[in-house]
Amino acid sequence: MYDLMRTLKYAILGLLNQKSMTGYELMKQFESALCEFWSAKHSQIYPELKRLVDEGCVVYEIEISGTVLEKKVYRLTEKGRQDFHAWLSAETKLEPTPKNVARLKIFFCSSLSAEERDAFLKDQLAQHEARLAHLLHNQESFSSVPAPDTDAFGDYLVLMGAVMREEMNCAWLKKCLLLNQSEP
Amino acid sequence: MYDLMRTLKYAILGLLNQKSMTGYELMKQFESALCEFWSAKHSQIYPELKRLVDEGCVVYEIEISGTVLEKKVYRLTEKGRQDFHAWLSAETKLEPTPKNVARLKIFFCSSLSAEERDAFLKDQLAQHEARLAHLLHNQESFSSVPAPDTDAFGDYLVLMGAVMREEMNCAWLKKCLLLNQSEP
DNA sequence: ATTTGCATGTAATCTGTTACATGATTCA
DNA sequence: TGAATCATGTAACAGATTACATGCAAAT
Repeated sequence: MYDLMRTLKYAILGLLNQKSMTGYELMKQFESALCEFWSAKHSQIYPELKRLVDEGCVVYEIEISGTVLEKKVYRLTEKGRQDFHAWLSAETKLEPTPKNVARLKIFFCSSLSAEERDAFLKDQLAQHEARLAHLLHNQESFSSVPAPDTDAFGDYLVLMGAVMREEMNCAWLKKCLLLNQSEP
Repeated sequence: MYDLMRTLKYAILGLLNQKSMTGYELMKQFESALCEFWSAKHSQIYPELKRLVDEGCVVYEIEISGTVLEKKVYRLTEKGRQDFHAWLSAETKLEPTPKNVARLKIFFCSSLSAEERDAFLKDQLAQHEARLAHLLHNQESFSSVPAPDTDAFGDYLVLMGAVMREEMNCAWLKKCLLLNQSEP
């Protein structure tokens, strides 16, 4: 039988476990807090929320914004909380392949001229350095390490992970550039 | 209009640019040489090869293995070579999200007890250490850095990248463990 | 008034996995 | 002779993106 991951389900349940919110606010969370390790567009979120209602994992109440605009504020049910904790506690095997187009190009880079290779690697490095700078800027908002039993702890750990990932990417690309230049 | 990536197309063209081979051999390449940054099952490869024939990017000749078994040996056409080089030379923007279930769980880890968090992080660390050991073993097969104009150069760079990625993952998880233990 | 953001949805399409299906070859 | 590997395909389904579609609210 199929072994469905349903990761979007658990991402949504986890966010709603932190705080009840609308589909739109969930979308904003994916764009900000989760953007370094997960993503989801509203066109995927809204149907999933409908499904989670059918499954009894979430319920919603309608709130009126302004005079007529209806917002659906979703919150976890007990079943939703249980499903989330079961997922969080389950064994987590390493995933096979973090697909990466840039690395695929580097794998094939011997088909480029030395100059093209150099330009490509420098461009990649510049992009990763820009992202790193952005992440370091975000990190400044943490004056100290949050307590492990607060939502901010997870935030802090994944931001630290993202910073280290980009530092590694920059270091790797610099090594690639050196190896390319050592044989002219 | 749609901006199709067609990355599988270019991965296949790139491999066939190195050497003509069958769909089965392509599958083996995805499992070995490319496994740290791309993957494809045979059920995706065979239909894509058919499509590439229709597009005029590849042609095949039938070889007989044993007495009756027919193998289709694919090779690049001039159009295939051009398409591949155009892709390789095109601008490469950073991809938005390398999705990662383990990081998603760590983001939500404040919902676990300190002991559960510790066990989870240690398990992840062990898995990444095992993968790192495996990669370091592979790295031993390179006695020196290959020349940048040989296929082996790309091999070497991506293997180096995979090693650095796993070293980073291990270092990150160790930091997470320390931060979890510092507040009991 | 107009633009930006808030808010919710569906349709079409693309990408990828699992399962279904078949048969030959090679090695122990 | 039986198991592992070679070899090729299709069908069903899952996961995710782009495009289509609509309308209110808030700020400038």
